[in-house]
Amino acid sequence: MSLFLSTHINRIDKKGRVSVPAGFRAALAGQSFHGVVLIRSSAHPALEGFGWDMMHELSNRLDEFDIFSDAQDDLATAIFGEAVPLSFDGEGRIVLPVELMEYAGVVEQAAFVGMGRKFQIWEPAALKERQSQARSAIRDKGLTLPREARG
Amino acid sequence: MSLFLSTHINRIDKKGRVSVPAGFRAALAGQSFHGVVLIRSSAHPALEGFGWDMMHELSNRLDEFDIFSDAQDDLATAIFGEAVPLSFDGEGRIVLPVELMEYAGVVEQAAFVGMGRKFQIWEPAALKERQSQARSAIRDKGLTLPREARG
DNA sequence: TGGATATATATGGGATAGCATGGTACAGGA
DNA sequence: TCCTGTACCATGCTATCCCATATATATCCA
Repeated sequence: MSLFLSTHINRIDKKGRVSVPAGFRAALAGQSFHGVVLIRSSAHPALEGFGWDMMHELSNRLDEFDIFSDAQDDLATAIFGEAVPLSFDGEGRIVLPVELMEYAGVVEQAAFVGMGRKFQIWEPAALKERQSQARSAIRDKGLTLPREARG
Repeated sequence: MSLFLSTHINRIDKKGRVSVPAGFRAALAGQSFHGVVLIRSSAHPALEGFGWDMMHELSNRLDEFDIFSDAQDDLATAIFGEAVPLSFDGEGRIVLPVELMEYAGVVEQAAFVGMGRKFQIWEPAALKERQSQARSAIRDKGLTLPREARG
């Protein structure tokens, strides 16, 4: 499989380590970098996560901009400057940096939410609230999925 | 891995030495020149940094301009004329020349900001401001990374 | 079908190596 | 000879590796 699916809640030990769900690790198998990349979510008190190949893709897109241009600079600062690569240990765990833990408000448990090509990490209680919020947004606005994304 | 990612703040000792983050050094591994190239940022009180091979790419991009044109001349002067190659010592440190330290306003700490294929060096407090500025620029201008890479 | 065994996942703790940092010795140039 | 810059050596801390254990799931055999 190569998509991040479903939600897993794992414990954070006193070293800040947390197991990445086995299914997520399977989705990342075969990548050059054995780990994940995390970045603060701009919209939520949560962390966005994906594999190294995604960073490569973002880098390629960034190369389309003129080097030293304002747009290139803004995007690179906000995206690459804030992205944190975290490699797996032998047991498939990562160590969450304290700044990221504080940003997401996680303390002793982290909820991994599969979102297809990416995933998010939430404080479990905050996630519950977010989920009901998302459900009602879909209902109220009548949101649906478009036919297919190009590319 | 071969991309500069995330932000590291390192101390500058009284000799002007500062450790290049281990992850950045890893991104530079395998290059012929064992060190980095720094130039003054034209847009910010900061320094632009990259590996030696990037100089070749800059050279190629510069070839897009008419040689002997004013633009080519200006850019070549600013980029190649001002570029400072700094080699690593045995511990992966570089010595920042005082002119560059003054230009970036760094004194006892330097923030290394990963930006994909290049990085920047900032005075930590100035960087914080720059980061929030970049975030709001992205929000206000609706900047995104284009989905499809144009050849 | 049910129980027992094997495999994989999640979790915990201790040992070790790498990194960031500081200092000293040496060499080359003024 | 002095001074500046470079190479080498030393150290504390932190992160990474490695081993151990519990729980859950899957498999196998009676």
